[in-house]
Amino acid sequence: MHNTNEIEVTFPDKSQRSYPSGITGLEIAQGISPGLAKKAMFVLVNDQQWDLTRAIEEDAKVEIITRDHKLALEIIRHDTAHILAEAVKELYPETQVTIGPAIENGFYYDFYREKPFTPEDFPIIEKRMAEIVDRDENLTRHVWSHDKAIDYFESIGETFKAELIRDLPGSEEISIYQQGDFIDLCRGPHLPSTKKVGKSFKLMKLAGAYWRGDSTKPQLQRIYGTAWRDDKELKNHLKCLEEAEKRDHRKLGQQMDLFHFQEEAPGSVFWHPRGWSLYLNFQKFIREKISKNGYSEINTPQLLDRKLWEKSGHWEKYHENMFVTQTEDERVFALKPMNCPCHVEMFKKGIKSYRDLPLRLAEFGCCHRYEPSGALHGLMRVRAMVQDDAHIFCTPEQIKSETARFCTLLFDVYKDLGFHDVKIKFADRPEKRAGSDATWDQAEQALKGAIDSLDLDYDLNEADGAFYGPKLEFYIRDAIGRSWQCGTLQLDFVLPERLGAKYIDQNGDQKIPVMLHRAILGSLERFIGVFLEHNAGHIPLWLSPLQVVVAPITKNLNNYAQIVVEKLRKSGIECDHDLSNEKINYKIREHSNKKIPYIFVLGPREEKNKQVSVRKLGQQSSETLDLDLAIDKLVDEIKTKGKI
RNA sequence: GCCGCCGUGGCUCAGUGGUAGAGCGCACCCUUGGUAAGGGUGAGGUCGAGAGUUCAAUUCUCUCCGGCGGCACCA
Repeated sequence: MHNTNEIEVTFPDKSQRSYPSGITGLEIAQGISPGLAKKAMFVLVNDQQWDLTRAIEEDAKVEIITRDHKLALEIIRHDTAHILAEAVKELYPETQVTIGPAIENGFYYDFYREKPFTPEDFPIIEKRMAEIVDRDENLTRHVWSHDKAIDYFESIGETFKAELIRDLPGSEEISIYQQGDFIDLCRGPHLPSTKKVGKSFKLMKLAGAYWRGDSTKPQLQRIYGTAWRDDKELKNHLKCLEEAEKRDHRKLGQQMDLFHFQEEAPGSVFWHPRGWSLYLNFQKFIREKISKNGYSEINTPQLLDRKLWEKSGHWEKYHENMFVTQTEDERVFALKPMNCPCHVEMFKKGIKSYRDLPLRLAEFGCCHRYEPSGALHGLMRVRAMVQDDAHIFCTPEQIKSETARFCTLLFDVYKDLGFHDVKIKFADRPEKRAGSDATWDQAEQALKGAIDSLDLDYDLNEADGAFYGPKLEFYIRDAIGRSWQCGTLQLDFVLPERLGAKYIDQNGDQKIPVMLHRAILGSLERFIGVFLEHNAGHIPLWLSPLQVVVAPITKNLNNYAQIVVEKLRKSGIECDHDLSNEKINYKIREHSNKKIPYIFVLGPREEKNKQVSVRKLGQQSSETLDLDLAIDKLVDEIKTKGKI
């Protein structure tokens, strides 16, 4: 065994070595190899992140983390945030620092300063940051008492930092990092010196942010940056951003001539012919799915008397988000923000028996919500939208089977649409809620039981349910890794009661039905936005508003083009011809930019042999096929939704 | 809603304290051309709205509207 001045270190490969107590991670690395010491960034000591220079005094599991490790990026970003703060303090000493964490792809730092930063400040700040890196300042860790830390930050006028420390448990020791003259509260760890951080960073954008994310608290200025191991990674990331920008559905919407917005209708879409056709294709697709699944489609009014909204609780809970109108007779109406009250009214029409349940009412109802102006964002967040909405009225016993049924439908729909990565979150009872604990127990169990019986994984989204019931949230992952909540299933015990919905059970007693609010796509507007970005505008043939453009090479082929178009249309294919006075190169470019799935090029050879030259979007080469065969292939692709 | 930035022909953008320019698109003409921009000519803008400063405002200031990036919000 070893004496008290020695400690036993266990490495990831399970090998063990003795070291004098108080040895640092850096020294251990040096002992292994100088190369390792050079690449080392920090150490994991018993799975905790430690500075390389921190003394290890007891037996421990030790792993040296090098620049290649995925955890290293986080440290680089965190350190870069500190370097940003140091640079800002040097350049603008009146600024107060607050917090600056590493985030996905980079970091940010929130500052408090009267004068706003502008993007013109970026080069100046970046230059100073580079200087700080060159200075090779050591980052040293100090441990201060709670009071000392508060006194220090108060004394230098850093009131936000002082407030942070004040909120930390008083018994806890406060770790402080110093680099040059800059001293900051930080949990760490950090790299040993600023030089090790490197200069593969870039300040990206400026934004407002509230102190502690609270809109009643002071507004801070947030500087976002990105930071990487080396310039190659940085460049790569900037390129990815460009790619994502190209996918922006607002840009695609314009390029593809799908929709536009204008000042007079903020947050409401003007759908162009092709965009609307796409929209209707989605609607048709969902309509077919739900009609096969036992839903009845209905339609209910847009504008309803204030009294209904008072009864439903929306007037109280949702008033700020509602568009309200008044007619000359002074009656107050509101545009519906949701369909549910109307669906309950529909349910109430006539006496319902338990035999009528479950009753599934679906509606593509246009809902208006007065969303905060700052929240509007293309199709993703609008003020007028249509959901693939439905409400299922059922008995408590039917919750489980209805949930299972819905999940099956939802996965089926997502699969058809090319979303294969779906995550589920289960949001349980929130603090503020209606209904008894017994009811909640029942509801949560029913939902949980249903997911479990379907053998689905889900995460808990604690206390995030609706006030009337627990909900399932369905997140789809898109082609560039982003996650979107689209589908939802919510249990509601409140609204049917408030609006007086009843059914007669087996014993002839009046009962209040349970209501399931559910949507798969969520809002069609938003889903189309997500879908466009997911596919980078390459809409699958079966959903594409315009499926084929027939492009003859010369005027002499116009007649044949006409024949081809007619044949395509007879087979149910959406197509158009391009008889414009342009060369074929131009036509190809034009329709490729518009993301038309197929271009049929016609020349004298094709005409002679009753063929077409098929060019598929995204492919450089083309294939000459007999016209009938080409049509069969497309029809087949449409029928199978592109899945052979 | 909050912070910062932006708002010029259909689109992308340049520009100026003395009422504007390019490319693409559009119209017409020439060209009839095999897989991502052939050539020429022409039309088209009260420079987001209102107020102020000024002899003079698209340009400077303010207010409003809209957009962008975040924050907050997302029942």
